[in-house]
Amino acid sequence: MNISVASKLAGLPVKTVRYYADIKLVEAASRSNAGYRIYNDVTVRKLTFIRRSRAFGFTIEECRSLLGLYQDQNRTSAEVKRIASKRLEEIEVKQRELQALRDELKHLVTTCLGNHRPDCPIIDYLG
Amino acid sequence: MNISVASKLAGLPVKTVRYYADIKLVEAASRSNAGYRIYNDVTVRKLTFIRRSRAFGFTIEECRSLLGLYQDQNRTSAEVKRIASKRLEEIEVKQRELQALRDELKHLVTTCLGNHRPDCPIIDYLG
DNA sequence: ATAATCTTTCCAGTAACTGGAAGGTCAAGG
DNA sequence: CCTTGACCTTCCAGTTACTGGAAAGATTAT
Repeated sequence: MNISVASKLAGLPVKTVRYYADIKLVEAASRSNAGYRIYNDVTVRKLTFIRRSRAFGFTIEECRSLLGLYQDQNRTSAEVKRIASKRLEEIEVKQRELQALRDELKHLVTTCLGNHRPDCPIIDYLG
Repeated sequence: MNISVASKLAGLPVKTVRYYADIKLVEAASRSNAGYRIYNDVTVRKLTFIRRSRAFGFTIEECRSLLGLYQDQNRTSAEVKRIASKRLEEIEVKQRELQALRDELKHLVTTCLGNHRPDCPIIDYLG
């Protein structure tokens, strides 16, 4: 199947699928005589795997590792768990940062009258 | 004062201060005979304002707008509030995304045994 | 045959810096 | 006076993960 069909099945833009081939993350199964990339079930599954991994916020390099483990019959779940736990910790750190940020900004926005006058607690806080 | 002194006072890396000058966000007050950037209280205050704004996650262009309002005696707090509210909404959207992501990933990580065997709910979920 | 819709490669741009190279400047010590 | 080290300058490249677009070839439909 051509790249547009594969990309639809995987749920990724054509450009992205081509990009993943460029960086050797998921290469096409083969090429047609005209040089068109040809995908099959296996490569589409890999692309789908990458899309789901990316949705969790794993970096491309982490996706590369995960995909390697996905295809490795001798993997250990410990290795997978290590990568996932790292990502989980990052998410939780980010959540704490965002929570503090939100509380502060929410307070300022609530306090600001938002009228035609120049007085503003937000500006006061930043300046 | 030289760029290194100003950057310390503002709490920003020298490289970043130079970058802000390049993009005309905060330019040096003047230049020495030798071409060194010279900063003063006013420019340091602007740099500090930008650092605090960036800490809230405002984009450079938003910071540019906020800095403009900061210096505008005829600003309305409504305009400031509009920008801040937009950022607040973005943060809250991001928080909801992260929460959903965390819950799902947490569940998978908790379920994964993390041992020497290949069976893994994380891989199962992604594949 | 021709037009529309693919496909290819390659180049550039995004956001907001950051690192590094090559070279000029300045203050202090010998 | 000279040198050393710590400044400073500009310019170029790299980061992340794509995305847009141009030029040109291939395929499909009418």
